[in-house]
Amino acid sequence: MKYSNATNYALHTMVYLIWLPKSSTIGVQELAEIQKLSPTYLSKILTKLTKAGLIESTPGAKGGYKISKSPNEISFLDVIIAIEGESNLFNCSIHHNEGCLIEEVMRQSEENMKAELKNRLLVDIVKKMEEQKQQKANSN
Amino acid sequence: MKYSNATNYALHTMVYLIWLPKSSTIGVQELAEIQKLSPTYLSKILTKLTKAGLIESTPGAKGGYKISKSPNEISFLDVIIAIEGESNLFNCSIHHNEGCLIEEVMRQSEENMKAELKNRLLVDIVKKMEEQKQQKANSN
DNA sequence: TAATTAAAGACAATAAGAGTCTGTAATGTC
DNA sequence: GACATTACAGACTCTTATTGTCTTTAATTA
Ligand code: SF4
Ligand code: SF4
Repeated sequence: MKYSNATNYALHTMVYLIWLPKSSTIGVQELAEIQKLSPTYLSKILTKLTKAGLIESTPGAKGGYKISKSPNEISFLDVIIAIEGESNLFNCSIHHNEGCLIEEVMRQSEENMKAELKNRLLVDIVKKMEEQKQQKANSN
Repeated sequence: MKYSNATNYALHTMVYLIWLPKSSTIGVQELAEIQKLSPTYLSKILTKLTKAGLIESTPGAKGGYKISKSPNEISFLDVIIAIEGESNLFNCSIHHNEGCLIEEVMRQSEENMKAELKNRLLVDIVKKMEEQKQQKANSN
């Protein structure tokens, strides 16, 4: 059981997009260069993020991607659900019992993870990165 | 990202083994019958549980499996790690940064899930199942 | 109109999971 | 000791999901 690589790429891309000046857009080829991966593959990931409403895309010349909603509303969980989907981690399709005790534990533990992911905003990562950069600059 | 079916089978098997009278052993063919799956496949899962030290196996006639340590020491997390391994859910092999902020969030959220899984004991599931059975019997 | 860019979908390659089969080693029974 | 029983190991196949590429289409700007 692992997160897909796509989730990793998506998180990095989202952090980068939030870090960008709000009005500017950026194309997939440039984003792919930064992360050193194929533009066509990244394109699929970006399409998922677009459909989830996390970013906006404009086709055509001078088009590209940018953050859609306010960065204060975008959590880690939003990105992960956009990529991984929202089905449960534990598969109970075998013989579903009402109020099964095993399922309850698995579901609860998953909720604990998701609660943390929902609390953490991507924009806080960007802010902290800026702070680190600032401190480094000051210490010179 | 999903738990493997093997984890589901392992949890059910462990609950059953804990529910059994402590001294008795049970063979893989019988366990497989209960869960309606192939004995050879279940055997692989049981071997993993054995190597993790959760159950004991004795080969030969009248052999089989039984719980090894005290049920009070067996958590959901123990079973899950025995099957899924203990590597992290989030894959940072791409370009590992020291003290990366993204990784920290992913790691922390995973810890939250595992903390819950570590707190929950399989034996409590068995106890609650017995209670439910008791209540049902009383209401008749 | 022409250039640019995202989106869609078909397709191939890879990896992981699920499951089967066969043979071997250990243990108890006679 | 011979035999039946059982766990264990490993090779093997099948299926599924992920990863990634390629081609075509649609929208937008200049
Ligand atoms: S955990 Fe419970 S609900 Fe899920 S497959 Fe097992 S018995 Fe059914
Ligand atoms: S999350 Fe951080 S450590 Fe992990 S791959 Fe990205 S930059 Fe590297």
